[in-house]
Amino acid sequence: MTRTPRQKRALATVDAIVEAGFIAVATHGVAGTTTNHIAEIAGIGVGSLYEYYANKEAVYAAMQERMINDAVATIQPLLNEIVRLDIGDAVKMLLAHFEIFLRERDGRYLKYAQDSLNVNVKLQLEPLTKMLQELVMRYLMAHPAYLRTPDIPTMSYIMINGGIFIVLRHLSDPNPPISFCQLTDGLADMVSHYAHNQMARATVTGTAGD
Amino acid sequence: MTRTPRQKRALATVDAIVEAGFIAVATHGVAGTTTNHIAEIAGIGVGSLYEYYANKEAVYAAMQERMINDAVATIQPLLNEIVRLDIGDAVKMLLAHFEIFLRERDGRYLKYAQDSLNVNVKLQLEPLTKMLQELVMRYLMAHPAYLRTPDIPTMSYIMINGGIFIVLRHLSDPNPPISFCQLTDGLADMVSHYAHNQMARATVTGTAGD
Amino acid sequence: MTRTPRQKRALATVDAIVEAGFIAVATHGVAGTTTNHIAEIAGIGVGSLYEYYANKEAVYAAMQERMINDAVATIQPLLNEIVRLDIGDAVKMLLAHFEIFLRERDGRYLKYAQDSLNVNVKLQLEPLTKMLQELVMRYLMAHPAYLRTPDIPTMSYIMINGGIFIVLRHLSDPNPPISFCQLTDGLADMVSHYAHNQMARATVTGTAGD
Amino acid sequence: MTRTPRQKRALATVDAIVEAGFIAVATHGVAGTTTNHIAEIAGIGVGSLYEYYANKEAVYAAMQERMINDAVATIQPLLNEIVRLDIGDAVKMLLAHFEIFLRERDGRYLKYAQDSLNVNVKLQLEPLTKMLQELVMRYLMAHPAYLRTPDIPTMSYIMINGGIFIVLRHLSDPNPPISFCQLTDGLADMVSHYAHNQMARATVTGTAGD
DNA sequence: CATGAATGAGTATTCATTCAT
DNA sequence: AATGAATGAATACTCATTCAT
Repeated sequence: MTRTPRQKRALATVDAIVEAGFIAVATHGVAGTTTNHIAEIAGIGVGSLYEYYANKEAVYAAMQERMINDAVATIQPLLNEIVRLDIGDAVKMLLAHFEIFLRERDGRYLKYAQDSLNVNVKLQLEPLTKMLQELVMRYLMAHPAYLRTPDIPTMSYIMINGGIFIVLRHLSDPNPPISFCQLTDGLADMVSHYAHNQMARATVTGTAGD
Repeated sequence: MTRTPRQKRALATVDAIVEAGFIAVATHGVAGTTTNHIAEIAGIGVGSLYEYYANKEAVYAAMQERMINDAVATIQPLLNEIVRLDIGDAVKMLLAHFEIFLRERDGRYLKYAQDSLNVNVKLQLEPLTKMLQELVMRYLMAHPAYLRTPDIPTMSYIMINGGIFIVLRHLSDPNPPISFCQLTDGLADMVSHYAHNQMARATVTGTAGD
Repeated sequence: MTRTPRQKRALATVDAIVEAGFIAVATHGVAGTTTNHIAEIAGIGVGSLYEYYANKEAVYAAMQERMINDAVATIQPLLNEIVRLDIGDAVKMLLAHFEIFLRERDGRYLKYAQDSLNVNVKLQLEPLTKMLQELVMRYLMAHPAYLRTPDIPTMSYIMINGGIFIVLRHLSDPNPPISFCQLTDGLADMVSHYAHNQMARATVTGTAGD
Repeated sequence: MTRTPRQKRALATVDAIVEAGFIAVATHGVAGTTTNHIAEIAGIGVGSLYEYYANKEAVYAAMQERMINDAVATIQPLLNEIVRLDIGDAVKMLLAHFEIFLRERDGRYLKYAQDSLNVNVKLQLEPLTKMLQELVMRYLMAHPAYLRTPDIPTMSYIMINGGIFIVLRHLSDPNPPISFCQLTDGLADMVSHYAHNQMARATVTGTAGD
């Protein structure tokens, strides 16, 4: 009956379950993870797991939420700084911290993200996406010149999604043909050149047109 | 003992199993697909399935191989034409055919790709990757100006992987914020501007610097 | 250790648990009732339930006892009146009050009786049976003519058990082929005719034979 | 996927499961019986049970059907004879064979009937009830004098249901206050006297009225 | 070669009962 | 006394795999 935890002990348990979920998934994969695994790792009985989560799905949902929120919490404090950077450096900084986030605590999130961020994702990336859109907005405010870039929503979509998946793909490749540094530099390059190019063209066009 | 099929009938059965696999996955999803489903759709007994494949994994592996090979077979004939195109149009043509490929035969491959192309995929993308690298090579031969682009391997990696995952992600989003056309145009734009920009810079730098 | 409650509060709790048991069973059925349900309805913690009852069985036993005692308490006051009635009316009155008893307080007892009065019941019908036997005795004292009926114990057994089960069966039939009134009239008829017939025969036989 | 059995082996298994069901229930009671118990007794794996029955409920349903059909098959051949008997003897014969039926093969059906013939029976007594109604009809044809009995449906209901439950109750009482013989004689007596009495009265009334 | 009935280890989930607070 | 969080044995059901026919 999915109890709403009120005591500290209970809250600690709820937390331990989610943590155990990440460890279990990192160990056995999403498909190989059982509620008993999770409970054992959390150091509780299976029954206790069901005191706080209606079913396995609910545990995964909580893990998702935790991961996304944690990602947001990791990136959010950087926004002010990123906004001030040159666009290439902004991309690099973002990706670098995304990598750190995925690798921290023994890659606790990495495996879960790889297994559960299927392309047919039900994953509520919303908070993360929202924050990244906010970043784009703020960046545009700070660098109004880029506002002339055509079809900003599309470019945001490509950059955000492409960025997330390429980084995940790279991190899961045991023997990647390029280094992570090359990857981020490449992405940063591509983005900054595109932006500058567009801006330049927009200026020219704008001048010519007026 | 997984027999190596030599007779036509056996070959037909092997084929039917893989086909049935795609249909089963499209119908029930990867998690919901059982060997009995596959055998039934293939019109054979479960026992027969195990005559040709050691286990379920082997069937999925065969499906993967089939899908990749089919993708290669779909794209390969286009290479001569693509090579001759402007870089933006080349990207658009490639992505357009990739979409067609994923949607053909009632999206036969789409569901499987979405469910199994996890980021931590063991997926043997090799043949596809190889072909796409060949494409890049040939394209560079046909358009030597682009050879000046710095770090071509990285850009290939980004474009190939980013392209595949972004398209899959877009196709699996029931309510995408941008159209597929916007997506391909955006990617093509980004790539072509980057290339031209780099080329221009390389030319300038080369001329000026030396 | 199932404590013997001596304090008012404890007595009230013991009572609340039994009451809650009936409500829980009426709501979820015997199979669907859990000790947590009962405790929650009783407004206490599960732990407290176990302070007063050794286990779930004990709660059900207490419910049984309560129900039987309540049935006795309901019928007992009527005995004086019933004893004075014609035998047919006596049966009707008894059955009518039995129905009322089962339906009262939203059929509080009905569901429990239907679910737990299996035929292989360990149910302590004793007090009820005893009272009904007392009724038969007193009725016979008040109407000595019936004393000539042969095998009174058997007829009591049939009437008492048959009456209880037929009424329960009828009340649990959502679409009974006959009305409750028809049922009681029929039973009353059968009993009274049998009794009169026997009495008459006994008289004749007695007179003629002696 | 609840296979429809076509092979003899399969049919034998289907049968063994139902048989095992009765044994398991006789041993552990309905509540204490598990699908693993049944499978073990049937000498098969649990999985096989689920090849033929969608779930535990389905097994119980099959047992019910089997028991009812068997009861009908036991009584049916006696109808011709019963119809010719005096009403008291008819009742006695019916009850005697009902007892035999419940006791046969080590009381194979008895425990199941006691546990599952809850008063809130979902039990499909239909075929049995139908047959007994047929018996009543045929009996009335053979003994038209009884046709004058008022409210025949009610009396049938009382006799049929009362008979079934009283016999079950008696058989489940480890220490019954009266013998089975006394019970049947008592019931037969009651029924026959009622019938004769009614008939007599009906005749008188009929005569008087005309 | 083909079959499909049989298998049983494995999984999610429940719930009576306990015990630290 | 009272509590309710924790427990874990127990249960229904699934499905990849085998093997007798």
